[in-house]
Order: sequence, then C-alpha cells, then structure tokens
Amino acid sequence: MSPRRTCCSDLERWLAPDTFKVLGDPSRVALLLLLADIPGPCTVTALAARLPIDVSVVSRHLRALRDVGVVHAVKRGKEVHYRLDCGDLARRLRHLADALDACCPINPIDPEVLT
Amino acid sequence: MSPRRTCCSDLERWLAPDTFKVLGDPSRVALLLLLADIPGPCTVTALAARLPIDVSVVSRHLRALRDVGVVHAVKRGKEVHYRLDCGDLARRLRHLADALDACCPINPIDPEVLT
DNA sequence: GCTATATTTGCATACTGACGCAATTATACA
DNA sequence: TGTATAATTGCGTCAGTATGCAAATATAGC
Repeated sequence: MSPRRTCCSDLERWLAPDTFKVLGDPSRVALLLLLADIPGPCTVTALAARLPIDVSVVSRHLRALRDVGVVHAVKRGKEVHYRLDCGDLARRLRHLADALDACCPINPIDPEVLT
Repeated sequence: MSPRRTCCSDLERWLAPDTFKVLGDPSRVALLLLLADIPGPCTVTALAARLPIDVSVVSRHLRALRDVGVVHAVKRGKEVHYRLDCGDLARRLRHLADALDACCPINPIDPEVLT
C-alpha cells in the first residue's frame, strides 16, 4: 500500500459523509434557510408552523442538524431555541475547499469532454 | 409573506441539497479520495479494483458525481477517464461559506447550551 | 398536585437509494 | 466481420430513512 499524498489526509478529514448526508435532505435545508431568514433563535413549534411537516419530524431534523454541529440548541423553560452555527460550518467548508485545492493542481485538461 | 433577507438568497443558491446528497455517501467519498490520491485521470475499472464494490455501482456513483459537477469525465476509446473537478467544488463551498457568514453576524450566545 | 403547552420518543408505513448480477452497448483490434 | 474488453443499463433485493400519529416526558403556572 503506497503512502497517501499528504493533501489527501486533509481531504479525508474534512470530507465528512455524515455532515453532508444531513445537509442532503430538502426538509433540513428548508429548516436551515428558515433559521437564516429569521434573525435570532427559533423554537421547534415556530419552525414547524412554517413548513408542511409535522412538529415531531422537525424535532428529529433539528436533532440531526445539531448532531453534526450545524445548528446550536439552547433550552429555555419548556422551549428549545435553535439557531444556525454558521461559523463552525463555514470554517469546515473552507477547510474542505483548501484541501481540495491542495490536492488538485495537477491533472491537465483533456479533449473530448463528456460533461 | 415577508421579504427574505438578501443574504438568504445566496444561502439558498449555494446550499444545494442535490450536491450534498451525492457527497453524503461513503462509497462516493471513497471514490473522491481515490481520485485525489491517484494523480491523473482514472478509469472506472481501475477505481472499482480498489474498492469492495461492483464496477456497475462504481459507474453509477461516478455518474452521480459528474451530474453535480464534482468530477470530470473524458472518453478515450472504450475507456472513460475520470478526474476530480476540485476547482468548481471548492469555489461553490467558499460561496456557501461566505453566504453563511453573511447571514449570521447576529444571534447572541445564550446560556444553558445543550450541545 | 393539576393542567396546559413544548418537545421528544415509539411505532408503523412508504419511499428512496445502494448494491450485485446479468444483459446490453461501445469501441478497439485481429 | 468476429472477438475481447470497458462501460453502462435493467432489474430485483435489501437496508436506511423520512414521515405522521399517538404516547410519553418536561416544564411553567395555577
């Protein structure tokens, strides 16, 4: 087994399938857009009221988003307030972008491109 | 319906569920890592030989990656050579990171954090 | 303690997608 | 033209997951 190019270790580190799997669902993306659109924290019920899905489903989606560190949750009494954790996600995306750039300066262009 | 914050239009533009869904599969990520590790283009058969999955599955995964613009395909005779399209993906990730940062300067920190 | 509201969890259902195998298509070469 | 190799596509199967409803849990206020 040949040693892996150093840049690829970074790529493997930041190309986390779990995070992208969570970001790959339209309902969860809709939740993220709502959280971005409404300044300040938002409760589960308030978010569910703006989407055509049940509160329980919204709760589960928010938990999935929290598990991968994309949103942040704060409990206040019986309510849970969610907000985007933009900084962390943005940081990770930039690390991934850097790792990609570091991996790819090679590979010259070929003709007869399919797409 | 209140008008959307301008930053959120960018967020919606770059937070494409389709791309992330494709990046959310471990086999496809393994393919990307292989393409990054092996300098230069790679054929479907060569990639399949390094993974515990069937050639047909590899072919389908590569097509999915191509459909979202993450890899690049070039046909040479009966072979198809694939390579990463790092530049485009890195560009889109940075746009997304910028949109996130633009959306989130608000939201003060609250106590009693859950995660 | 009792009630009302917010959230989470258990469970059943339906859908999506990954996978392997076999068949088909495309291309190079004898 | 026939044969061999590369890649794709058809199809059935299986696992994972998104969803809604109902029940359970947590907490505030009476």
